[in-house]
Amino acid sequence: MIEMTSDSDKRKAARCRKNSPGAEEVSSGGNSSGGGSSLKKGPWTSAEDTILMEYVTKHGEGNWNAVQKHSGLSRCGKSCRLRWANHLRPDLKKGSFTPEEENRIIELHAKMGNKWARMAAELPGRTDNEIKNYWNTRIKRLQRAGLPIYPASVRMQAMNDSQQSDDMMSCQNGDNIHHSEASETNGFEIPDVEFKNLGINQGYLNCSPSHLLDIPPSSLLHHKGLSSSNCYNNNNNNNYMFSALNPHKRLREVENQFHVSVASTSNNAFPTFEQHEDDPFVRPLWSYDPDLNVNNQTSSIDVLGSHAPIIINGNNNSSSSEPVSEAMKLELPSLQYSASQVGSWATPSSPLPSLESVDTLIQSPLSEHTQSNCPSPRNSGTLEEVVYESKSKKCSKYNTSHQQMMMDGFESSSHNVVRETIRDACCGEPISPLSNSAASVFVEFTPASGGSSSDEPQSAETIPGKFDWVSAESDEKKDVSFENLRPDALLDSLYWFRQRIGRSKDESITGDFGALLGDDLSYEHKQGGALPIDDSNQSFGLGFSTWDSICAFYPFSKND
DNA sequence: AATAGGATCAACCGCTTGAAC
DNA sequence: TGTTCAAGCGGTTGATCCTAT
Repeated sequence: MIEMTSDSDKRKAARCRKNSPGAEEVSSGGNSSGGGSSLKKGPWTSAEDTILMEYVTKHGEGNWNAVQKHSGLSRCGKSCRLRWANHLRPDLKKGSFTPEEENRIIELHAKMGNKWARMAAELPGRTDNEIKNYWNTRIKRLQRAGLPIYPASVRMQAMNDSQQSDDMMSCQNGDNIHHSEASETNGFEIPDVEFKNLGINQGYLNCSPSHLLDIPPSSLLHHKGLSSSNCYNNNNNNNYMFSALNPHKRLREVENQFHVSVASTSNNAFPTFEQHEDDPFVRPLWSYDPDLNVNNQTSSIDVLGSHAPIIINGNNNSSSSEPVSEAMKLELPSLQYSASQVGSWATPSSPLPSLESVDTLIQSPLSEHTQSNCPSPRNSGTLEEVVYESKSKKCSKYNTSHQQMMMDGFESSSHNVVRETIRDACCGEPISPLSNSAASVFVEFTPASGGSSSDEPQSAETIPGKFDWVSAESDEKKDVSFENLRPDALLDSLYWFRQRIGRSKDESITGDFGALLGDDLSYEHKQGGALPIDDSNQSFGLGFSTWDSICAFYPFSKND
């Protein structure tokens, strides 16, 4: 018989009793599923459980559709299988998850995403349904609390794993590479991808496919000049790594960035390769669809070659992206933004979305445009995809704003180089620990030292490492709302920023906060807006609540 | 004590995969 | 090679429980 070892079982039993006027009523007419026969639906009764258990004990698992016939159960085979697998199997562990199991689930989810069955295989006695339910509730809880889905240790581990994967992948060459195998080896769920028809690219990239594969899409596009001379002759080392990111999304990213590159083409926009050298998350993973419309590709090629300032289709489906989207038949992530949302961010008047709004956006349906212009991972929910999605958001925002910039005829070459550099550092950024916030903060900024155009406002300070807050897209500064950043995100962003500028983690953070926040504030102050910096309270313009939250998250004092 | 809202969990649905034919 | 079917999987739903007010 079934041993009621957990509260949930007891509850379930009670529920079953409640729902079943007669415990022996195995086939009630009330709920019936299709197929013409009256198959019972709803909660299982203990009598049904008994029948099923006896049947399975006698005949073994499998052939579930025969259960109904031979046992008299009015349940479809599917239902029987599920009942057995989730509740009646003798090897099932009852009760709630132990802390060890919980940790394991988090770890596995970081690697596998929503592969509940695979996760269940790693957790003896646990079912996919159990794990799925646990995870979903946990996610909800964390989202409500505004906490990261994955603990820092898992994030770091994932990064390390991914780095190792990159190193491994970067050693590969060849024309047709199946990333899936390699990626599977590190436990990341990457769908099969075949790099076919890479030859198509060779013509205009003037790079071998293997080269192509070693090129981060972001760089490729950014420097499209892609004039052969730029095609990684210079520093064309093997620092570029393969991405463990879903190749589908990479294709989209490439596609997307082709557009960007078109818009941002500048004759002297040199690649800033070093930006990627240590970026574990800037790894190209080129997926090429064999059915891709060559003509469309060619048109992209032409565009690239001509440096023609093609404005990427913003609201319509661009011809170059459409075929890709169709051919790939991609699963689109839920976490993308509508064109209007993206567009609105590009406007100086629009502050960056708060995390709360991001949460909201995550729930938002995709616009067609966004789908076609964004790299699109499967929505499997792996840690990397979480990271990726945040990147794609940044890129989307950048792309849109960049398009706007083109339309505005704003194309200062030197500024462009800087902008490209910054974008590389941000858009193709390795995950700042919480990349979504880190780059959302930094992607907007152009180093003052790089700007030479007289019509560009210069920061009072041009010290390397200090950034003014001139947006790349316009001469206006962004209204970056730090108040809307989670404290941990903000701090992660800061550390990321410090790392980018070569600042040791042990050095004082206050100056960097000043760089990050002070200039912004001083700017706003100039605009008659925000508060001046107040070093005395070490808040740097942050709301006290925000700062206090940071301190709660991180074990250093405000006076650090 | 009543109740509203959130949490939990079991079960279902639709889709995909793979084997058999 | 195409079709059919069983099994598996992941997402979603709905019933119940729990808890705060």
